Amino acid sequence: MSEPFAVVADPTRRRVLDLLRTGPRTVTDLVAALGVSQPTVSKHLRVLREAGIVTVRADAQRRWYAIDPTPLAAIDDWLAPYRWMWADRLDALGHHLDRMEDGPDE
Amino acid sequence: MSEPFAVVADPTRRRVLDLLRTGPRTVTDLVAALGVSQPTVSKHLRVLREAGIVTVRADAQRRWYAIDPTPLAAIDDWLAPYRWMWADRLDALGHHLDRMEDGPDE
DNA sequence: GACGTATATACCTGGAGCGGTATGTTCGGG
DNA sequence: CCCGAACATACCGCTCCAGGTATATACGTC
Repeated sequence: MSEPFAVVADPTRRRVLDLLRTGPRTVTDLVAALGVSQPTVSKHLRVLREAGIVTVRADAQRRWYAIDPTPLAAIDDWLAPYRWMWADRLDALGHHLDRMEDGPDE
Repeated sequence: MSEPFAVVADPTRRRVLDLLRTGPRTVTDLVAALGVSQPTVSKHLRVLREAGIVTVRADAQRRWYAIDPTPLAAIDDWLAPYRWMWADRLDALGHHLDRMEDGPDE
């Protein structure tokens, strides 16, 4: 289970997760949606699976992949201390806009 | 300004940002804190700078690096749709614990 | 049991990136 | 004006990784 950061750093894997957000999908389905080769998709799914971000359910030959967002919380946790920083910036912007509304060209 | 995801994927760069969170620092300071070579730190700072995540202020030979967390919002934005997913899981856990408290062995 | 479907794995290749050493550049101090 | 401190850049070597093609494996169907 490698670093969630490195796993999500890849754009294709983010696209996979975005697709899975609407519900479980098979590999063939993902291949069609992504426009890359089937082995490439399988390897990305392997990485996601070993990171614990997706789970598999076997159904005959088909494998239904689904999201388990739990490991993504690690990213969120790391991001947390920074969130209030740009929140403050947005607050400052908001106050600035408030002042603008009070009198843009005073 | 490359992808914030790829920039933050590197552990050393995350350590740099964590160090800068307490306030601006010079390159030499970061080198001592990180335990890697000075050129390596300079290159990481370059990546962070080109991504817009840090800013520099020149002071004679010294360069004071500071955080600009704005680009990190992109990561937060991507993460947003997933956040409620594990929040739901936590809610479910909470409700489960509530039921446990009501009567664990009812 | 032969065949097609669905998926995984093995192997290869090109490119990107991190780390280091060596060197340039800028600036202040004596 | 020379020297050292602070930082950036050039270059190199190594590893990792994403993508592909070829192939193995499992399963349902007929």
